[in-house]
Amino acid sequence: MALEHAILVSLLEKPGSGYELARRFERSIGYFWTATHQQIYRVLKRMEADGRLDVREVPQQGRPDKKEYSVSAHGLAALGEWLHEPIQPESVRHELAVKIRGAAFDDPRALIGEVERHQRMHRDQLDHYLAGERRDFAVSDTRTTASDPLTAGSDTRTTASDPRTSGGEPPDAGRELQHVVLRGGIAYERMMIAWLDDVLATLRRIGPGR
Amino acid sequence: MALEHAILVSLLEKPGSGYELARRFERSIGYFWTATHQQIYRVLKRMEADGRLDVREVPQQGRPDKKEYSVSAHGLAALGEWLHEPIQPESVRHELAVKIRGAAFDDPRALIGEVERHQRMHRDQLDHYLAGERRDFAVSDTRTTASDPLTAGSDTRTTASDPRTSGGEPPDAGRELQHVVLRGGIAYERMMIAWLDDVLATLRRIGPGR
DNA sequence: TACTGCATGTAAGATGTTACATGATTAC
DNA sequence: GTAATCATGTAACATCTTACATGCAGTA
Repeated sequence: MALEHAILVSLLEKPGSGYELARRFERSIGYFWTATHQQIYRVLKRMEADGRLDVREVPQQGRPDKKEYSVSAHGLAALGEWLHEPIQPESVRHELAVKIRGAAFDDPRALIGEVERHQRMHRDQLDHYLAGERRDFAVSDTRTTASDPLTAGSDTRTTASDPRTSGGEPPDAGRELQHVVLRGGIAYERMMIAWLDDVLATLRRIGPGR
Repeated sequence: MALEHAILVSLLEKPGSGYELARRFERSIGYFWTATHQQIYRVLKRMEADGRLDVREVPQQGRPDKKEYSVSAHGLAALGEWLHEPIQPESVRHELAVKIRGAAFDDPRALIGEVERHQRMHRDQLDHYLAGERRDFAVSDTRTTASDPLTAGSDTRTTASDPRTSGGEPPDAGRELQHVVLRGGIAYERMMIAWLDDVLATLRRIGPGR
């Protein structure tokens, strides 16, 4: 169960209420782990009962009171343990790939519109990631991040100076790690856009099917 | 519920028993949709009850009898309908990304071994895909398939002549589609290997954490 | 004799999805 | 007044995971 751990990471980055967490799972951490508010509330309750989280009732004016959750010492220890466990391979769910193979038994051309729609969504997501990268990590705009994923990791990037970092210290580890995860998202979207070009070319090349 | 549809596609490609399907879900179709034998048996039973599948009891000598499932006319129609529905965005589950962000609250260097292990798994998977591509699609071996994912889809590939195709007909749509899905797998593995290089460089660059 | 492969299942529990429910405030 | 945002939840259902269960045949 990694939802627990995703919540721990998010609350360590910044404490917050269930509602706030649900919003973060629509962006940021949600790019790599999805959860609905129902799941989040259920798990928060269990984690509090297990002593992994501390709660603080925050009265608010003009809006309902909220319960602000933060990670307890026990929760931090649990995260540390989890980090040292090997990850078992994730279950793959690539519905579009299944559909593409299924299209052989229908009209393959009927899929073209759907594939184009997906490509647009991936382009939008890529733009969103790139905007976030410019905003939060101040990289120069054109192709700073791995134009070719095969050469990603070369250290020609311009990292913003971290406001939380003082003096000659190395830049904050948390920011660096958030950035490398974001670069993964960017590489993924670029790969998908290119592959969907390939898919479209293939769908257009082959006939109208059986 | 796309497990049903993955099963329909697999049984259309070739009829088989629950056991055989479970084996296919460990390779081939399983690269894009995972399922255990328990799930498969449960869904096969439901699909048979719904009239989407036909069953044939096949007596065997030396091993238990099996139920060979094949797709009924109704099942084929159901697949066709599904193909015309838009896909809603899949829920993302990228545990390694969560761990990488979590590493900021522990010793980031402790993750290096795990990331290296993942990179080895992705390299193995890539080799496996490439071997399958050479075997089933007879592409020449070095970098035929999208050395740079951004240029994937260029039609410089050498496709094997399909034994099922006769005369001047275009190559079989099913094979073409299986190939483009495989190319997607290859592009994905290459992207991951490159990104994990980036992750490793980042983990090594930043300090031993808090 | 023990292990692996073939072949099919049940059962319990965890997790995920969808719908419903409440109630206050602020913006249009 | 209507909708959106903030904030928290329950209930029912679907699905997935893990463990357990059976039994025969072939191989080491």
